[in-house]
Amino acid sequence: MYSLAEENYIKTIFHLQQTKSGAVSTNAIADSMDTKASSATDMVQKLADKKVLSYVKYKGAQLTEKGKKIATRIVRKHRLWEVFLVDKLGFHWDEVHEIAEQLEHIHSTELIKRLDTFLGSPAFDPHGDPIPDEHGNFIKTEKKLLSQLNKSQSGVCVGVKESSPEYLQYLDKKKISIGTKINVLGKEFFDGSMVIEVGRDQFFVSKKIADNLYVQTT
Amino acid sequence: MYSLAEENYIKTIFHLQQTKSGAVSTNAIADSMDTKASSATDMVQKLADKKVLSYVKYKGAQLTEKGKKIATRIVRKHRLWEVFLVDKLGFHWDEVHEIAEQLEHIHSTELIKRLDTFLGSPAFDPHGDPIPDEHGNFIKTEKKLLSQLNKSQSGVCVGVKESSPEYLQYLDKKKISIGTKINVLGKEFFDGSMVIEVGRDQFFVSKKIADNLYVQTT
DNA sequence: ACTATTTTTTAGTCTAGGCTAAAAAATAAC
DNA sequence: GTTATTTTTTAGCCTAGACTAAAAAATAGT
Repeated sequence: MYSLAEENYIKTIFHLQQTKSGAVSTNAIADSMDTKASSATDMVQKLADKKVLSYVKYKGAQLTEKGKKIATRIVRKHRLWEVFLVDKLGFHWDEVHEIAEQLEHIHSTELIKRLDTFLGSPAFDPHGDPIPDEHGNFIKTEKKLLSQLNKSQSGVCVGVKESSPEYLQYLDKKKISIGTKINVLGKEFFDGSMVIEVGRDQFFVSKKIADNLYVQTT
Repeated sequence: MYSLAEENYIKTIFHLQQTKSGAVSTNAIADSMDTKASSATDMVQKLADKKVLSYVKYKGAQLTEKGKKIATRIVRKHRLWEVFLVDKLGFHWDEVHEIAEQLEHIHSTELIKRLDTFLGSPAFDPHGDPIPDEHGNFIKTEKKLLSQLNKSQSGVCVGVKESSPEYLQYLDKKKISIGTKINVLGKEFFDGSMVIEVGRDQFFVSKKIADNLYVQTT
């Protein structure tokens, strides 16, 4: 059994490994956990003793298979609970992260098995992120900003970068929500603006709009 | 916000106050928490500083109104989660305590509000214990052993004392489960055996049977 | 009422996880 | 290839919460 602090470190390292490949530095860990590098070093050394990760001084840490298994179990719990909060309790998808952050540390394999069944074994969470199965396998998807797509590419909306009420209301008005398919019909290289297709509607979006919408390309 | 340890102390003191009235001793707290009296003393002093309870050296602790409010909120959460685990996830009522013990510490008033609605604002948990409302008010019920009832008294089954598979199977066979109404038709003072009525059936139960069944009298 | 026993508190220590400041290694700059 | 700078680690300290052993208060036995 791992402590709350240990689980949070493992999860953070896992997420950092997903984006930047190779070993992750203690500074990177500390930054993304809002703590100090010295604390991260201590914990990384402790987790290395427990064979959760491999650690080379001054080089960084890398989760072992054991560590990855622990991490995916936490991610699985986090995302299943998010589905519960949104689908069953009616939370909006941008309100659930903090609560899931707590729920992901509840220890009970039976609970997760039953929760998964209760929710219909969902493959994605409300933000469009894939939910690992009980063996830790999950569909690897690429999450980009809409602004990174080019003409005639398409993606499915999976989230927003900065969620102000104004922006969310704009999306609402344009009928864009999680799961909405978006086709890029044209892109202006001068200012990065685009013409996109949503359902049967076609319209213009500024770079600012496109810079704050995450899409998933399969 | 209170730490996990603080919440557990507050909850324990609350439960001890329910049974034995008056101040509760640090030893009683330590016993029921599987810790040492010195640890309990330390924590009680800390909680007294925070005005959660009043504490007189060598005399014991008593929750203040503030403390009681905190305690009932935790109890409310615990019992709502138990209803969730049994009603929605299909756990058996004697498997849920440990999990609820973890879930009761999740912090989010919105979550509890929504969970309550989702469950249909239940008044009792799967063990027959009353669930406090959002203001901390709850129906006070008396939970006794079946063997404590006398002739022509009646109660509703709310739990078992020691739950062996054999005993649970016996109850099953006799169609006794949580919520079943039991009338005591006769009681033999010599050996404590009884004749009881369950539904339309009337039958004999030994003292041993009656000693392990909790009933609630309203 | 005085001693013996039990209960409760205090004093001092330990571990987990943080932190700051200083030292050491790695990297960058000439 | 030295020196300067940045990154990372070490050393030492702090707090929460637990523990043990000793002291102090309360209770019981005569």
